[in-house]
Amino acid sequence: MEYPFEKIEKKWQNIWQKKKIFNAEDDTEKKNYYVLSMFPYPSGALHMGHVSNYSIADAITRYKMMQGFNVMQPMGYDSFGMPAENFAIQHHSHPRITTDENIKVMRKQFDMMGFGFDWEREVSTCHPEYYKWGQWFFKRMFEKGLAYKKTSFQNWCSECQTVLANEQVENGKCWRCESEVHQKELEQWFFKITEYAEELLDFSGVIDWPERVKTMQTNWIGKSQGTEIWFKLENSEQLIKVFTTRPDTIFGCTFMALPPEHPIIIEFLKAESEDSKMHRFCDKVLNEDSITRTAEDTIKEGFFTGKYAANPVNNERIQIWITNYVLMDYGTGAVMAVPAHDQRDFEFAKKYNIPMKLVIQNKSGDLILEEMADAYVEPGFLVNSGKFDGMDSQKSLKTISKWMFENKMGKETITYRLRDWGVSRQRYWGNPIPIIYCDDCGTVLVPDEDLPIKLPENVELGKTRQNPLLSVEEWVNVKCPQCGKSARRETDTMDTFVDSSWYFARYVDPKNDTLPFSQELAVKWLPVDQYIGGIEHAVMHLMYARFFHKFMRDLKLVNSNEPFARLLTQGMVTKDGAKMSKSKGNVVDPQYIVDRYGADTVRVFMLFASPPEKDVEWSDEGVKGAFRFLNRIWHLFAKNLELIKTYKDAASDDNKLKGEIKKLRYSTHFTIKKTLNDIENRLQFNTAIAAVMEHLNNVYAVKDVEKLNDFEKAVFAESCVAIPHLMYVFAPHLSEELWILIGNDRLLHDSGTAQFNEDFLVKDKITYAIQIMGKIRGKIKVSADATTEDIKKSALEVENVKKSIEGKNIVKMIVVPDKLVSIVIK
RNA sequence: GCGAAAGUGGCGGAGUUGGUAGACGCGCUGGCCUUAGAAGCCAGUGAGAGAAAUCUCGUAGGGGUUCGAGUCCCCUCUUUCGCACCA
Repeated sequence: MEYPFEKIEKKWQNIWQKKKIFNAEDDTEKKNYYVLSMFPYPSGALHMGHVSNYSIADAITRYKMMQGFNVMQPMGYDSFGMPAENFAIQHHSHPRITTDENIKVMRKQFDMMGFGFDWEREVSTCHPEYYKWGQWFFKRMFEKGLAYKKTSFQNWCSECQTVLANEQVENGKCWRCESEVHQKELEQWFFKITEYAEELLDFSGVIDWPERVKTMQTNWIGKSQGTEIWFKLENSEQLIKVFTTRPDTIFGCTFMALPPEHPIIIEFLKAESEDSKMHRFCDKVLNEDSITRTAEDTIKEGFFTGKYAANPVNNERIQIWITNYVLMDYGTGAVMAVPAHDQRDFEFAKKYNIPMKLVIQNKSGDLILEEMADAYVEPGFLVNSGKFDGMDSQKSLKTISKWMFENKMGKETITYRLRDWGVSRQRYWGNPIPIIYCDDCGTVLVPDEDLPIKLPENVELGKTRQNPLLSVEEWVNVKCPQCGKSARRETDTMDTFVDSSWYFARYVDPKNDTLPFSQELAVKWLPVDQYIGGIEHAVMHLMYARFFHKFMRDLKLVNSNEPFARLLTQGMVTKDGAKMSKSKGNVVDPQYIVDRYGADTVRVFMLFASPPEKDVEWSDEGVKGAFRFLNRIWHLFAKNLELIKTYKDAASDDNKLKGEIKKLRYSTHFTIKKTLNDIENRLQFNTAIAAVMEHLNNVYAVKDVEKLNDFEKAVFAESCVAIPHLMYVFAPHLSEELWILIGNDRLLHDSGTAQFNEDFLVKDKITYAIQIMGKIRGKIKVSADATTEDIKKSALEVENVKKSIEGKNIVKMIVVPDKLVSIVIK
């Protein structure tokens, strides 16, 4: 018979809600603990990825509550963004309506799962009470010079008159109208995240983050030490600055590679006719979308401008080329090409017959330029480099940089791959940027008292593909806050990453209407103790949030350096080896599974199927297995309820216990220790659950419970009681029900963690494996107090061991305490 | 292409510091129960050889370090995630 999960789950969800046990207090004697899962985009129904994420977070939440912490686990919705806008267009509705509908459905499903969220702290980024503060932050950024406007190139579809995301560009064509996408220079708002580059490289403020996330962020920031070298344009006083990490190769520079966006190229173009070859080449490169441009397997192409610059170190003439492989955003946007010592330059020079010059010779001195099939990129000693000839190339880096600086040819500099964060979006469903453009006053901030700038509701979406805000005249036309004359609003909205960069802080004070949140509460709760979310956010979201947190610290809103102390990056839910997605048709609906087996079963399956940071492979049979396990627990209690009730508080510490009952007590205490350690120190829930399963098997192995004596019954009762006590964090409804059935009157979250007695874990015999030349040849059981000599002696007495070492000399014997004996023979 | 990670039975996975590979679950096989099935309970289950004791092989592939390697090092292959307007 199946246990009545439906009744039990509803019952406990109601009790938890009524008792408000998940509503965190701001003022309490208890220590605070903040558990946070990445908030979802409200897509309408929970999917398995959510269920997995929140099952992990909920287990941690409940565990910390048992430990006596005042735990806050809030939840909200990342509800702005392109998908909501597209969804509304498709359904001929308004994102405000569809989003609210979706949130209602999700909320119901959160409740059905029994997750312990503090709903009094709920936030939704598309609500004016929330996005007001995003505007407020934008203003503070602007005031500190951290928000600024510059032109940059964007994927542009002229048919739709709109900017396209990279994912909306398919093979260089617009996903909607299939017309060619080209790069258009547009004015965009940026946040100066590069200002914090150095600080973002420092992870000393976090307690426990996966190494790989730190590495990915470090690589993304891409700090590199190098030299800026100043080349003079021929017949001009103009300087072209290049950035290089290899100033040692400066004497080998034979040409210069620039992107078409480079200011000097734009200047060259002005002198050319519109249909000149140079114009056509630039247009072609610019029309490649940014993915193609940055991919390194793109075929390198170039166009010689016919212009030259002078190499400052020896005044040699350097050809100036326009290329498709140099990025305007990195370094100075110009590259000095040294074909003999850089593979990309080498290939390019071969293709276009550009001269090469060998300036680094290898140790044996046998490099011949004409015979080289590849660039020589290794260190060596300098040749053809004037007074630096013969110098070790690596040592020369500093020397040459210094010499160049002294002679006004360049300077040492640090460059980052990290670019400033472009936050402008030409879309409706986002947070309006609080800027007004006035003909007289220029760019003016909207005064704080006018915030929030609410999104106009009466827009027709989908009529044009342009930003719908452009056509809402009554919204766009405003009076200038400074001079009162007619002015226009900024119609760009902010990247939704802005909304998700500070939401964790809003939860501490979600209803504050004078500030984003109070400093007092932020200090109490931040940083988030445990953050849980997908690995796909390893770089962008997590880095933007770190940047925002440091910015909020500089505003004196928070007093910590990092937003998230511990980070757990959970894997995806897959089925048939692929991520669940509608297009693959391998989606399993949590609702269906909960209806059939209950929320506890789904949670247990999710947590048992793999460790949290790895992907979870969905398995219908596996779910049944989890359900079977919970049923076994239920039936154990149903059968022995009276006995457990009677004996649960009786003494079980009789030292004369023997046989299977002694083993059972060992199992109970060992399981408690192992499970708590797996949860607390390793966040490894799959092995924790496995340990409880194993223990349950041990309990089931005890037959004729009624025939046991009182002490033994107490041991048996104890072994049963441990199960709901440990399972509470994974299967809270079932555990809570059993806990109350056996006569406890405090709920489990308030009952402390299970306790174990170290005395019951002492073994009197220890098994040693015997290895000969690394192969297991036998096993011995020795008493726990045996000396190393005793162990060696008994190892050599084993028949099979004797046979293996016959006629050989024992060279060495190694005894690894509590594990094995290794014998080396010759 | 660049950056990051992963690869262990038929399947999901365990193996925490280099120390008995395969815990636990699924599946499969057999038994009990049942008129039968389902459910449940009990047992077996990496491959190969052998009557057995036991032996050989085995953690993507190849090499190395070590008394001992799934674990450490080098190379190769495959898969997954991210690459700045998806969130």
